[in-house]
Amino acid sequence: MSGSGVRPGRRRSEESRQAILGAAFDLLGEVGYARLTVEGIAARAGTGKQTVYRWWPGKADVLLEAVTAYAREHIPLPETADRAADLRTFLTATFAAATPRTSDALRALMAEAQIDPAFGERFRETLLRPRREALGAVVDRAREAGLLAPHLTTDTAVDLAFGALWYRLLATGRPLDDELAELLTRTLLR
Amino acid sequence: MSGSGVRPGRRRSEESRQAILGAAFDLLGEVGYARLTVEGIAARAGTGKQTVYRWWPGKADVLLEAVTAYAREHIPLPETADRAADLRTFLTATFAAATPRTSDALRALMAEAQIDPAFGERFRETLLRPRREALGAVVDRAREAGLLAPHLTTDTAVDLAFGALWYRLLATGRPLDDELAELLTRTLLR
Amino acid sequence: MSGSGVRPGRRRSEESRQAILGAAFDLLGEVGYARLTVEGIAARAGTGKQTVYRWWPGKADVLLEAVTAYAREHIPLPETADRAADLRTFLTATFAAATPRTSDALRALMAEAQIDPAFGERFRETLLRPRREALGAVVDRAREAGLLAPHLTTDTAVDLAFGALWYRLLATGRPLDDELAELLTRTLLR
Amino acid sequence: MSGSGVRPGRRRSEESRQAILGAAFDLLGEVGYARLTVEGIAARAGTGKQTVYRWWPGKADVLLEAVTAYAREHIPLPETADRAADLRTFLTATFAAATPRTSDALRALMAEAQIDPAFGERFRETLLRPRREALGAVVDRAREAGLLAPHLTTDTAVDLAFGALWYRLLATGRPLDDELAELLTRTLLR
DNA sequence: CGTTAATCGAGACGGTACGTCTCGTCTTCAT
DNA sequence: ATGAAGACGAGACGTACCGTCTCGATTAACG
Repeated sequence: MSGSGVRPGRRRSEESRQAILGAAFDLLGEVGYARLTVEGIAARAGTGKQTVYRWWPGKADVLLEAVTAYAREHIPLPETADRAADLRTFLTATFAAATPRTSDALRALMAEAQIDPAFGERFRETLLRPRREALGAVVDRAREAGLLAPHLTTDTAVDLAFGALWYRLLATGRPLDDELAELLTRTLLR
Repeated sequence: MSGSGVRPGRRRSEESRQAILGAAFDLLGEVGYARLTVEGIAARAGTGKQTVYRWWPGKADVLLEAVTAYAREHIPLPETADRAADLRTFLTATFAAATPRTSDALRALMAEAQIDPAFGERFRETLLRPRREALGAVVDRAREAGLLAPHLTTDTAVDLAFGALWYRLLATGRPLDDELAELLTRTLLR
Repeated sequence: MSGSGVRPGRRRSEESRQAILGAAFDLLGEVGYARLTVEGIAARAGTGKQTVYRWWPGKADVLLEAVTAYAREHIPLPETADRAADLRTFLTATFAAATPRTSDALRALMAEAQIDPAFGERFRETLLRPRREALGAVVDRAREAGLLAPHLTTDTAVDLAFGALWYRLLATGRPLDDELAELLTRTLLR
Repeated sequence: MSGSGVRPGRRRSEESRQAILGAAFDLLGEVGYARLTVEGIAARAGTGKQTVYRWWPGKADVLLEAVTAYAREHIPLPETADRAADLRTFLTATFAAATPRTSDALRALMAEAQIDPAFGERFRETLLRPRREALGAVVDRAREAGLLAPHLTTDTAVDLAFGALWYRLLATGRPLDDELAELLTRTLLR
């Protein structure tokens, strides 16, 4: 009821929040994740370190927030009559979101997730799981139309698609292009 | 050519080398990669820090040496008449090598490769590329027998297989079991 | 002269003032001056930090106000016919005021006066000078009666008495007892 | 026996030690004790912070070492046939050691001793007690010659002398000159 | 009786220094 | 020359307080 969520005290500064997210993303591009520091982020953002630590556990979570916001905005969930095309469209949009800058961030986040298990949990819940569920929905609609390769479960199909995505991102540097999207579509649906 | 390669002074201690590789591997399991330090490794191995730095650039390279030795020993390259079975066998053996302990090491190495580009280069050359070539050889033999799915290149087939492997290792924790090996075999060959 | 000092708006809360003085004094005893913080005082007093900073420059001035009030109340200025006894009485009363708790506060204030010159000025004006003047008056009355040791000026006599007081307080911890009062009286008057 | 105290490893850098002592003393004069920081000392000395913390608990102990070395060198213990003159000489030399720069350090040390009880203990043992013992020896020799005022114990005489010294240093700023030395001599000996 | 102004508790803000940790290097004595 | 030991310069960590700045809520004098 009235005033239940109203707390006393100064409000969180949206300006600082944006400045920190932007500074983290910019610095990642400039110096790389290894030399990205909370001190550097705060200095670039023109805030105190405590303002970073008050709202995020560390530099990885700042990047995570920046990236998830980007993903939410730029990757639509297609839903047309052509369910095969939907899958191709989804993968193409996903790959297109992996610009050089966001790729750097994604690689850093996946790395940090391996190193800090607690962050790993947040990373999976905040970024990986929503993406899996989105692709899973597209795959399920394909299955309902009888288009999915018969020996594949939804989860395994998703593993194959995101596996290829992340493996190229992390290990080989081969491009995430329309050719890969087309190939995955054919492999999963056939 | 006098004394070709023979230098004066104390020889490198094989004992220390083994102690350092073992200490790194043990400590990784005990405290995790984030709290694994060169100082800790040296202390556990009963050596000085300098002895680690003299032979390896850092903690990641110590682990890399430990893991590559393991991989070389435990994953044979099958070559029988049944080329479909060869692929399944290779994948099964590869997955079997990912024990909990080696999985921890692999995840740490892939993480470090993202964070330190120079190490990333060594990691790809030392561990990833030989594995890709091994699998590529098996896939090529399958293609020669007309078994490979027609829209797949060798590289892409390898991407799909190792993509699924690494994605489960890094992101979902789903098992690297015979079911996955079977499923990949069917997906790639059909 | 319209309204001279009368202003609109909420009045200063006497309740908060007392709570802050009390909290500062209590916390000094509990955690010591080093870990006495304005935040802690405000929290203990149940006020906001700003309410402290609105009325005092810092934690030292809060303690100073608490101590000066105490000194004003508890150390009378004796004025009898026996001017030697007056000196002894003044010193005894002064020493008696140095309870363990007020001693802690006095030591902290003298320390802060060394570290923060601006506070030092306030400390000398507010607490030290009035005390010097009170003792100086007693000494002067003794001099008029021809009781003061001939080579002593009033200021120097005061230096000797308060010097002994503060030195024991700050440096040795030896007691401020009647024996010291008696001895100082004899030394100064002879 | 042999080599019992010989340890392996790099020796402590005497150069760094001197640089740190000097930097602390210089910075105290330049910015005052409140704005003297361990970080600043290390930066000025051209060392890492850890090199300060490895050998001293904090900035106060660095100053303490600088000051005690100074006192040991500059205040001789006079021992002539004229025991009254010896006392006057000792006090004069003591006062002369209180240059503006060392006075700043002494006031800071006495302040810190009030604020940090553990440092207070070290301060008393390292600086105050040796000084008390030195003056006590001079006073004792005067007493043996029947020169000491009869109602004074050695300890109390020392309290009076050092009390006047510290009180002027900390509270009034009145000079530590030959006049005070003469006056104290007369007061104590009579 | 509403307007205006000052204070209140609360708490976020930009800063700064803390004391710790680890890095990779350098120096020492012993092998 | 290499080994273990350990001090060194460097610099980021995450925390604690500083003193300032909003907030919405009270509380008084004034119009």
